[in-house]
Amino acid sequence: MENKAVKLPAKTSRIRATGKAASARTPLDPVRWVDTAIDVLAREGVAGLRVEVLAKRCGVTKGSFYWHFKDRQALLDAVLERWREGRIRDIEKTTAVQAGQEREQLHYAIEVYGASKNRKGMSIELAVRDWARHDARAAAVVESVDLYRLECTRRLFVASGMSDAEAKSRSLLLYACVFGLSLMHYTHFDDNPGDLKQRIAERIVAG
Amino acid sequence: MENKAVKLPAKTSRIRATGKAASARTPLDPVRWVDTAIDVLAREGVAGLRVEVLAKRCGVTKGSFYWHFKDRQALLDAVLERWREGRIRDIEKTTAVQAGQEREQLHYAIEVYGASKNRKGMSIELAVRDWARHDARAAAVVESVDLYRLECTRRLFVASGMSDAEAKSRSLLLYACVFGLSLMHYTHFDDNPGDLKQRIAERIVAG
DNA sequence: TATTTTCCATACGCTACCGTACGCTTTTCC
DNA sequence: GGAAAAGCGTACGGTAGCGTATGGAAAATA
Repeated sequence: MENKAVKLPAKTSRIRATGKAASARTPLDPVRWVDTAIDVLAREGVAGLRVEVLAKRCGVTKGSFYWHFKDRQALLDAVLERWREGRIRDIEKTTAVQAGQEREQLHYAIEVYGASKNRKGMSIELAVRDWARHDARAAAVVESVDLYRLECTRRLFVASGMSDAEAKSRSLLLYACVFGLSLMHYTHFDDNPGDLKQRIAERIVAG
Repeated sequence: MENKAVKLPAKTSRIRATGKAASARTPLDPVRWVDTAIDVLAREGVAGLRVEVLAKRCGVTKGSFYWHFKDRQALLDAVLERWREGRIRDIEKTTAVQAGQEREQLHYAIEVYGASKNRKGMSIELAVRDWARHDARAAAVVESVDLYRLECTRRLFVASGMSDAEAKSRSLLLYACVFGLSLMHYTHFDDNPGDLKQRIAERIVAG
């Protein structure tokens, strides 16, 4: 009872990053750390990815972090790798289509990104891309993802009847526009942004 | 009496020494600090805008900085304001055109941003936009610049014969694409990026 | 049960920043 | 020429963050 700083023993139950109350003894694994890291990345960018901050967010201290990871860079690498895998899986799912539905699928791909439901995904996207401007590893990952995406949509444009050169151009236009739109602040430019987006999508996809 | 917010030089003697290192006794003014800051901003983003770093880059210590600026935020505000003014002037110059040359001017506007000669300008642009994702002041500046730009190119599209709704859509498409392209890494997607860009510009501008 | 391994807390040293206090040297102005 | 102001250097206290060292409890294993 000689507590001058009132340090409770760390036996109290911990709340894990998943939001669910874990049992009193659920060890953390690297997967959870990366989950939390990506969450922080979406809101604050790479600059917010501090190990002590993440530790607090996981309900532990950095002693735990350095048990699972060699250093901060190891976490960053894991975040990048996880992002890459997720994007590849996502684009494969988004561009899988049976013959004759290519244009509809392209419209869907555009909508998916622009949708406000996918705000977090776009936040991560932009955070990673800004990261890539100052970090070679991130840049390499972004490039590989971009190439894969561009190739997938290129196939859709070709399948919808365009020349290869035109398909490549449209593919690049599509992604440039999707990311560019999320970079801009045009809320007060028009009172019907839905119509604008519709026209833009049409311009990108239409033959 | 301690108004250090912005001190205009009482006398304009030898202020054109921006490129060269200062001679024996050339006092620094806020303008040169902002110059240096924007330079660093282009290469490292807002995160690199540290007062001690800037001081070293100016060849002085931070004692000098805190003479010219109240704090770091004051410098950031000055950087934002300078950027806004520059962009407004720039877009006014870029979209000034005599009747009949609107489409050519739009093509020119697209080229100007995409050109590799303007790498620094685009670096600043992206840095400010990423800054705006986490800072309300930067976001407000970006929004005002965006609205101004969108309005200027909208007029060009209207003057070239489009409906108002279509002009707005094209205007948004133009800038989204310009910024989006600079976010992407497509060097290995095609061996003739010039052709791709040409097709994209045509798609944006053509009737 | 005894021992090892897993997982985490705590404490420490170090660096990079921010902002302030204060003093020194030029310049400016009377 | 002397006083005041401008312009800058130096030193200091404070915070945040990285990585290390070490100990200790719980779980796994023998």
